[in-house]
Amino acid sequence: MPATPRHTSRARVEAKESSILDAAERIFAQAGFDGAKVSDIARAASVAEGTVYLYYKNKQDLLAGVVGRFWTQLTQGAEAAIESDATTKEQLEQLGRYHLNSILEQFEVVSLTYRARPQQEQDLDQVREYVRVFDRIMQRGVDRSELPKGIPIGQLRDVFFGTLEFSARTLKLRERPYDHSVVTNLLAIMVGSSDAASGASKGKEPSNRELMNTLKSIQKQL
Amino acid sequence: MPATPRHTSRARVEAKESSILDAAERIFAQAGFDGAKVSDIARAASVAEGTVYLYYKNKQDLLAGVVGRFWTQLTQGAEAAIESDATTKEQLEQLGRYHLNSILEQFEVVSLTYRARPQQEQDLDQVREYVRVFDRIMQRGVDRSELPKGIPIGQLRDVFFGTLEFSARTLKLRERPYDHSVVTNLLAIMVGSSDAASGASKGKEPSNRELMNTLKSIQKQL
DNA sequence: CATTTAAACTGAGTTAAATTCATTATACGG
DNA sequence: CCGTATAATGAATTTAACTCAGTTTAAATG
Repeated sequence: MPATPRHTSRARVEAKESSILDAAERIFAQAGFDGAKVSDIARAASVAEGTVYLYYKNKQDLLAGVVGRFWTQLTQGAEAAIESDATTKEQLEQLGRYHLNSILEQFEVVSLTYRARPQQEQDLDQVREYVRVFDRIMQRGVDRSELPKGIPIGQLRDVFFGTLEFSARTLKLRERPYDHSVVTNLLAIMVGSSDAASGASKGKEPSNRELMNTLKSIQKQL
Repeated sequence: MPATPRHTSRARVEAKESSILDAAERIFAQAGFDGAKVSDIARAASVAEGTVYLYYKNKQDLLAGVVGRFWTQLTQGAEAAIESDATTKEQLEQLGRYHLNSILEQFEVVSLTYRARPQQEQDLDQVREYVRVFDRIMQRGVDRSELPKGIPIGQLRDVFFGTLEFSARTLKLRERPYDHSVVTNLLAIMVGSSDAASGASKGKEPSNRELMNTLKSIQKQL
């Protein structure tokens, strides 16, 4: 990176950096990380090959730039997609819809995330930042007593994002478009029976399993 | 691969192939795909560099070999881990425990899967084979009426494996060991309220959400 | 403006590692 | 044992990431 640009305006430098990122994203998405040549990216960005290395230490670092920007933008989009006065479940549905839609639309960039991560010990902070959107919704839900006190937010986060990511892969594999039932069903099991997940408390009260069986029998009678 | 070994015994050839795979798995797991040099792998397998290319078209293909073998072995292990006379929920718990344990123990190899997949259009069949273990358990559950007829097995498969994989990452990140509550909680929301996931049927009957709310109020009264 | 000077850029050259292939070794059928 | 097909070798080739000495650009100065 141009360490401390004193003479040139920061705007100019950032414009160039972003144009390199644009080109890199395009080429990476198209050809994959290994298939993309730095020389191609340079040409697509209308700079010399060496210039790329002024902005990014190496090809991996360039990928990290592309992927980091993507997740930062995703965070912004997610925050915009959530109505601040909605119920917790509504907010989760909004986030779920937004998330599934986004990763389907930009599937290649999401896949690139896995090429960027195992790099140098440190994960992508931008991804961690992104998942906090979920945490905030859940925490608010607890604060507003829409969710039980001991609900394991961390585990449910893995349910939420894990399910949506695997569902996205399945949809892509079968060449299907966005399917809202994925989100609906996910929320049904996650929040509809949120207590089910707080399995920490065992023994004392009737288990959730038992209650579920009760519920099942009620359902069957209908 | 040695096209059609007519003179040499197949056993000898397969022994060498497997010794190359062993070496490759070791080096890949240690250094990652990019960090691993084919020359290192060849040395670790006590063969010349060129020999590797008699068995595998290129480095990617070698990785596919390593990863493919891993998932094949995982399938065998999973089938062994499941008691054929257990209930569906018990079987799912057995598979969940086995799966989470395995991917935690061999986390590096699992990660390598993502480097192998987006290769040449075709996914790893061995992975697809593996997930069928889940499908069979679920289908049997439906056949035995332990699960409702219209239960969306495909979607629940993504819930199951997506959640477990993301949970494994979280545990690794925090340097935590296997945590059975992950499996317990997952099953609680998946099977404990399995009907919840069959969201296909909407409108006609009282929604699962409503039933869950009923359940919640019952719980609160306790 | 002309001049200075430091940042920004360039692309030919260097380097490292994957892949190839001419050559050599091995093992088996006759 | 010999001839031959298969297997193995590793030096040579190729490719693409990365470097760096030299060039261009543009801001500050007088």
